Amino acid sequence: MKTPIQKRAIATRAKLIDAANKAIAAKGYGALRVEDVVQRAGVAKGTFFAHFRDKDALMDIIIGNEIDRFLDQLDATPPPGSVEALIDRLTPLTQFMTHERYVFDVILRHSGAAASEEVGPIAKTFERYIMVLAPWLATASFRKDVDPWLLAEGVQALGIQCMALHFCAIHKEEPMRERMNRYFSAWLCPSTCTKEKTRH
Amino acid sequence: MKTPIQKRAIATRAKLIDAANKAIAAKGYGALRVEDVVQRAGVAKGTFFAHFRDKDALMDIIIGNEIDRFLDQLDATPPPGSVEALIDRLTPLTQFMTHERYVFDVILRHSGAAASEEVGPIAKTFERYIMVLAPWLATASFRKDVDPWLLAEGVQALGIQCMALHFCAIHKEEPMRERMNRYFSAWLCPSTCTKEKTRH
DNA sequence: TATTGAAATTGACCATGGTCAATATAAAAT
DNA sequence: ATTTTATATTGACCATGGTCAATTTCAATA
Repeated sequence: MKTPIQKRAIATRAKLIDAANKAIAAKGYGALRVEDVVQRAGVAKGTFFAHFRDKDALMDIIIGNEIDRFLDQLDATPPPGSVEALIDRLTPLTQFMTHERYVFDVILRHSGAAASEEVGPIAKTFERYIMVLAPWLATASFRKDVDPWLLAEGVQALGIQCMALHFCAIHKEEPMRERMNRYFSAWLCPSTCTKEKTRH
Repeated sequence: MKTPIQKRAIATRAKLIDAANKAIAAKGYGALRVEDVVQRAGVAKGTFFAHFRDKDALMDIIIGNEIDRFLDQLDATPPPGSVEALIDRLTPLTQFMTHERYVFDVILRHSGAAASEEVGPIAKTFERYIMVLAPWLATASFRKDVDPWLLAEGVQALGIQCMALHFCAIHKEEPMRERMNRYFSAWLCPSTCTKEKTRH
């Protein structure tokens, strides 16, 4: 249901989301089963799919919510004065996004766009992320030759790459923090970074 | 079977991959069904999973193969002298990666790493991609203040972001080519890019 | 060539996401 | 109150990926 009209539908939807959150708290995101959710909520399976297009749509909502909470934190924070400080600010969100492989996959799948044409919750948080970062990056210590929006988009893209490599057997040895530092420094402060062999 | 010893096992594996390729040719990647593959190959379903951990592992192999073909092309090409030329070189691969949403998702899922600890075919092509691009980016027209390897990794990350946005309802209006140009120019030629408002 | 142990294959079976015609409930109209 | 219409819910059913004990085939060896 896109627009629940009756009160009971709203209540059912809330029950389902609540049940899902509890199931996740108990067993993690990847282990979530629709069957478990509907049982906890005390409704039939069909009801679930009357409220959410599919399981992924529920994950989109729940994870999107979670990311929004992190963005609320960031929003209430003064701009970082350095790449290091920027990484510090982003760390909680980064850790959430990588704390479970399944979560990272869901986020990636929804980051660009929802499966359909409409923009889902996670995609919206990616927009919001840009809007939070852009003003930060308009700050003195970062490069001024390109639009802060573009800078923010770059931080997003490079950050995701860092997280992806974090799951990778080949690249696991380098701590994510260092990798982010390399990437972000090169992206945000091109003039000040010195040439150094970074591997091999 | 990681290491098929008997000849028939090798033949069976080949039959399966061949059948899968035919099924894909007929209906596309996203519509591939294991049932269809084993029927075409004339084997039981269990045999499929004796040869591949899961359906995703098969897709990893087949899509990895395809990407490798594009990399072969790139390998036989002289370094691009400009961002525009770079984008031109990458276009066929970019188009393949985005020609089906499902394909892009599979690639993303395997790009960082295989689900397990071992490095899968697609992950290997991402390594190879870096090795092809790095020498290109060591060329005169691109920035020299950072390691070409890092430059290549950045092109990869930013390129993927462009593709992800290509699927996104919000960003669809801007052609991928232009977006890549913005990203790559800022990344590869920081000194020469002029500040310009790029949106809003 | 008969025996035997490992490799390969089989297919019935399971787990889980998702569908839909039928039914029940709420709210509006008479 | 009764009827009517739209909304919400139900649960049997389906589609598809994946498992595994049993069976067959291969090839090495006596």
